[in-house]
Amino acid sequence: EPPPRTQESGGSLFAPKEYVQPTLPGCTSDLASYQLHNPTSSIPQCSAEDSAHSSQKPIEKPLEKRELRLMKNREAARECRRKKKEYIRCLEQRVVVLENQRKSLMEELRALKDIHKVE
DNA sequence: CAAACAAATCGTCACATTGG
DNA sequence: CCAATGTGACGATTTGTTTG
Repeated sequence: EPPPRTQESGGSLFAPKEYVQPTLPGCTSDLASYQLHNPTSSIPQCSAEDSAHSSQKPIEKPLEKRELRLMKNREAARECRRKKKEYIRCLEQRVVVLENQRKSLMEELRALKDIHKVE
């Protein structure tokens, strides 16, 4: 029997609260905005049986319930990973933007210093 | 080429977080 | 509360890369 796994104690890996400044096009600091744009993307999945005999209700309990949970969790995990990837992509994009910003500010600073020198 | 290794992806579990 | 949902960790599987 495997030892019980413990959850990481800290807050969620993504969307740290502190310091989210420059808004990149298509990238928001808001985690919610990483949501899929079409919420209708929920795949009907294998609904072969529920239309076949929807007359039964309490009978489809123990196994069906578990399968449903597993299916939903599978989907949730996919979505979670997708969001995480997107979040990282945006962070990387932000790095590029900030790096460029830094370069041009350095450039500007250098120019201003030069002006001061000749005076 | 295939075998070996590394990286990416996936499903599941356990726990955390959220919404009713 | 607690049921539903989100997410980190883990192991298994798949996919890509290197090496003899």
